[in-house]
Amino acid sequence: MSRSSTTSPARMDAHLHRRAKLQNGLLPGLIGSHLRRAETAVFERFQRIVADFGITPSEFGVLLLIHENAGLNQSDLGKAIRADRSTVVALIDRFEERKLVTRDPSPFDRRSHALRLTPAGEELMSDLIPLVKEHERSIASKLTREEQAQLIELLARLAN
Amino acid sequence: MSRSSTTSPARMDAHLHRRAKLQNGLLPGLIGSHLRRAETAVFERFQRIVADFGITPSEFGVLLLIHENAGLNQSDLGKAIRADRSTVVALIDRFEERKLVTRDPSPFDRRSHALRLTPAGEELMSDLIPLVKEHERSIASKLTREEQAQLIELLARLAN
DNA sequence: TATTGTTATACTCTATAACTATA
DNA sequence: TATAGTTATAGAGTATAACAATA
Repeated sequence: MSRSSTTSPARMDAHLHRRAKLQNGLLPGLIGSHLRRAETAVFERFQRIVADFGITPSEFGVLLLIHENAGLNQSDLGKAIRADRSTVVALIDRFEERKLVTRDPSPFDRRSHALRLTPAGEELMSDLIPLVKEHERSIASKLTREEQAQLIELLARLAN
Repeated sequence: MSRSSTTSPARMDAHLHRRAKLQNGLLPGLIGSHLRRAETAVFERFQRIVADFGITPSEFGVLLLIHENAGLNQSDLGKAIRADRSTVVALIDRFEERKLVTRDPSPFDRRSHALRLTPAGEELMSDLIPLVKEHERSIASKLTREEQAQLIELLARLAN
């Protein structure tokens, strides 16, 4: 069992007595780690915006999907967000309680529900969408046009 | 209530009968969305690697933290991963059951437990760390040296 | 007084399996 | 037979509040 040279063979325990900054090991050197930090920073700002309206970022995503695809059914919504049908039931139950979404009978398939935003749901989205766009402008303003294009190209390459 | 031009005032319902691709609205245009896709792709590969060893990416992160900071206590671990003390109790309980981590008495504070990897835990990490490094090399190989530096610089700027 | 770890409890998110009503 | 939605149930993962031991 040969020891890797990065782990300092016989170093003393951390926290000998008081508050030493923790070592993070190999993580900070990884590209994935920089990706994660940037994504977290952007995500947290996004989160703060939607939290003011009482919803989470993933709830925003679902509402946007319903807003853009009025009448879709629960199964297709589940596929879009990669969630099980039973998960969607609970999710829509909560939105229904909050009067943001309705389940209408589908005109095409009597097994299905056509999902739609209520007027309150649409109003929520018409408040949120401009804020999200403003948020994006503020993110993008940290980079020149050229840098934005460069970043997106590099990210696309990582995503394959 | 003026309508934005992107939402097509009186469009027919989606899914009139069969399977239309869903509209994703404004999300695909956002920088955050490109960030997310790249991060997801990198994360999913990482996840597949550690899943072969029966752990999740966040569990890997915790084990790495203990590996790098042998003897740290539960509260400091909690601060590092931004989790409540009671959450750490449950987390370490699970690691203890799996014989990956031990709670030793702290030599400095009789309220505290000094966390350490067991030999099995260390062995797990010495299998995983080279795989993670190899994973990083394979990610990085999609970009030239110059592009890697550029990407990291831009990501750092987004993270502030 | 404040902090460390623990317990009891609860809420969210997620999934599986079995069911019904349709297709 | 297969699919859409539901229910019952269960397992992570998370948090809050109250507590004992210790600082």
